[in-house]
Amino acid sequence: MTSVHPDEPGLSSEQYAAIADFRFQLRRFLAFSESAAMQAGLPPQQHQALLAIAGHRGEERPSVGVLARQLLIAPNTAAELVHRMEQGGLLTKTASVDDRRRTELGLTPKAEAILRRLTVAHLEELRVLEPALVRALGGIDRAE
Amino acid sequence: MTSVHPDEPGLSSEQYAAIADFRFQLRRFLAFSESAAMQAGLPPQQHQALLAIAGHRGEERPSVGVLARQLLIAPNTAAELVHRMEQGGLLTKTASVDDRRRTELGLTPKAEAILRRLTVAHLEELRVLEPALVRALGGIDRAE
DNA sequence: GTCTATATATCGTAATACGATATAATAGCT
DNA sequence: AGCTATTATATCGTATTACGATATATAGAC
Repeated sequence: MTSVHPDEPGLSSEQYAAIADFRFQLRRFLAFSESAAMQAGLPPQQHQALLAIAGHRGEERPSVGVLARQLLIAPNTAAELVHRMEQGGLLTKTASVDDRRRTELGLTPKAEAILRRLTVAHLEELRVLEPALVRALGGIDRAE
Repeated sequence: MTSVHPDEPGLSSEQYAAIADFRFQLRRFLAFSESAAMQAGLPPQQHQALLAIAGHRGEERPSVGVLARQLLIAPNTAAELVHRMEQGGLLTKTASVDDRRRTELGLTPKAEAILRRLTVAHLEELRVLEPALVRALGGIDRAE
């Protein structure tokens, strides 16, 4: 009887290398992004928050909870992040009219300017890194 | 005279949304990976270290410095990581014969078993997430 | 109106990456 | 060979931030 979870799925060292390559390309992009954010004066997570808010689709402005779900962080962590960003003059917090528990978030002009510059830089860098990323991703399938 | 760094490169909200989407897909994959590693009893970075070592191409076994370059972390951080992993029974450290400054790294059987299971899970998950990832990446170009 | 669920906030804690620094080994130069 | 600069790894103190536990306010169900 063959186990459903065999001990030796038979992974080749080529497969490990392909996946490691993919993660390396991912890290390259993320390292670029973090470095760009820091140079712009933002902790990387604050940059992601700005992007998530600016990129939010829908009529209403995103709330703290929406941001948490977008960033895949706990709600309390999002509340702390938002607080730091408000102190830094990046976000405005306004209590929602229809549900006063919710806090609606908006970018300040300062934040918009920073995000715009960062996004331009990211689009340029993605033009460079995207091919390697896609190639590495495909390499995983090819190694199977 | 047109500035080389215009204040308004004219980024549409659709572009922000496309890039935010891409980052969200990236986070989904990374969150899966971190969660899988933790369930296997490993801090995520230790999983990445195992993968980098197992996926290392070349005759010689990777050193602490090679690992640092692969993980894009500072050499001293890699030394600390390696130390923790050795304590955890995941890595063997052996001084290189030709250059006794270098420490060559190898996986213990325990580490190999954990990495094998994690890699199988990742290959499965990538089959699910890859299409969304590639689509999101392409969406950035399409939004330009 | 009471009870439960949801949204946000606060506080203490833990994990880890880094800078600064130290030590050991090698390489290069003369 | 001897001296100096460079490279590889290690140690220690610090800072950042995400989380769990918990608290408060508001909303919704009945």
